[in-house]
Amino acid sequence: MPKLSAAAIQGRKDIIEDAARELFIKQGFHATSMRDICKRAEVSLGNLYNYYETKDSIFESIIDKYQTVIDEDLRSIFAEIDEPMEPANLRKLGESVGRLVNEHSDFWLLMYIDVLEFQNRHFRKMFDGITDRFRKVFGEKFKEAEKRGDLRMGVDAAPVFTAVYMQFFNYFLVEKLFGGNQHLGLTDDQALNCLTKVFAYGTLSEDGLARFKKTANKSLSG
Amino acid sequence: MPKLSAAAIQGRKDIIEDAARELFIKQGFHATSMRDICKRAEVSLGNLYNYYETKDSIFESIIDKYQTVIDEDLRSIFAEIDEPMEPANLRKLGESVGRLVNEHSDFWLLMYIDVLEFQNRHFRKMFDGITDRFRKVFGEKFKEAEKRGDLRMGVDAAPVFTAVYMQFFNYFLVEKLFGGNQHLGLTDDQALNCLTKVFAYGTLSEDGLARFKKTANKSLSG
DNA sequence: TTAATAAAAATGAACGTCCGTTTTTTATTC
DNA sequence: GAATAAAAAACGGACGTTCATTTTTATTAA
Repeated sequence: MPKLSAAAIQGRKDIIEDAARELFIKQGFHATSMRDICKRAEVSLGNLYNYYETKDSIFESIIDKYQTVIDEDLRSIFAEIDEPMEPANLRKLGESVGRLVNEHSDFWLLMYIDVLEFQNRHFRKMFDGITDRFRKVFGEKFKEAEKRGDLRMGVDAAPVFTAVYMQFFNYFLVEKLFGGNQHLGLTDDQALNCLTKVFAYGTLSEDGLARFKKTANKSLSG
Repeated sequence: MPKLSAAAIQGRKDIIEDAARELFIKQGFHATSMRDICKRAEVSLGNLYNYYETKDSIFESIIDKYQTVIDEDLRSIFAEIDEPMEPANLRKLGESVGRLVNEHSDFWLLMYIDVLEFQNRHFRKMFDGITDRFRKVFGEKFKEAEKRGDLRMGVDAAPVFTAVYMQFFNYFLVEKLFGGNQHLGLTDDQALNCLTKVFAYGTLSEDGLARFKKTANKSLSG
């Protein structure tokens, strides 16, 4: 048998990792055996070790691959936000986060696995210095908004924006993974409106609210 | 040997559950063996089965016991809040939640174990209908605040209060378990101030802000 | 007060199964 | 037949649980 092409090898790994991911998510890392994985991937047990040194390394490979997908998603979410403190954009952020959580809930379960079974070794960087990162992306916009007087006195936009982002994330994670069915007593749409409104009124000055009035009227009704 | 007193039996179970809890939290449920537990509890392997039918039931017993502790803590946290929408009280809520998370971070790890390894079977009720529960506790106060005109027009206090509560929780959980060291770029104190301020300004009307001004000045500075 | 008793508690070896991994064997392609 | 992939078999060890046995001790009888 000649050596498989790199693409072919990656294809085999994809199949294995898809199977493993589904199992890890359904029943956890330690509750999933190599035999479970090989059965679902329709590969022999021994053959798994032609592609991975250990069971741990399958896990690591999965989250490495997933991380790049999530990073790219987040990048494009932030890329389409031109004015970060505008209520309409905050709401759009919320919608995007909701989509991200729902489409990739697997990923966040893997994060919990990592917290529990690997002392959060692989996800450490997820939240560390997140506000600084937002400051890097939107710092100029934050400064402009402050200079224009859009922000209430004493408000630093960066931590507030981070808080909004975290709140959206937490909202959808609780909905998706923790069994809180409409835990705010609202539909997702209404919850997004409610949260956006609170953060907008909590952050923006009279001037800021007026400036964004047109879009605000659209996005904050309800 | 005549039957041990109920207290004596509970004492033995406490020892076993303490050992099991520490291990579950450190390495997860499936990664912890009955032998690990019996060793740490200094009890023989077989004897575990005089107190628990299965390994699963040890887990269940632990979270049942813990749940009552947490419930009591939460009850007393809410009991000392007389005016839920007052900024000073929101901040106090935040401090209390911070204490709860830090003192009982074990409990929240058990929740993640439950999400991963038991499909959240035991913690389902944690967030389900939480807003309604707050409405039961503070409903009268919410109505009064609305009647007084303390709330911005169209603001329903219950979901906002829930959102504040969730945000505080999430903030401290990220800090404690997910390696976000000062992820808002602020100290805990500053973060509490920032979040409280945003939610206060985001929710209260001019009248409401004025009414709470005295306390607000104290709690919202910084 | 003490010794005998009986029931409960504690023990640890053993069971069958499954674990992650390694080694060996077989199949496939050039 | 050399090289590579895939499959199968085998390995030692650990798993949750069971169970025959031993140890413990509150009660009872002396």
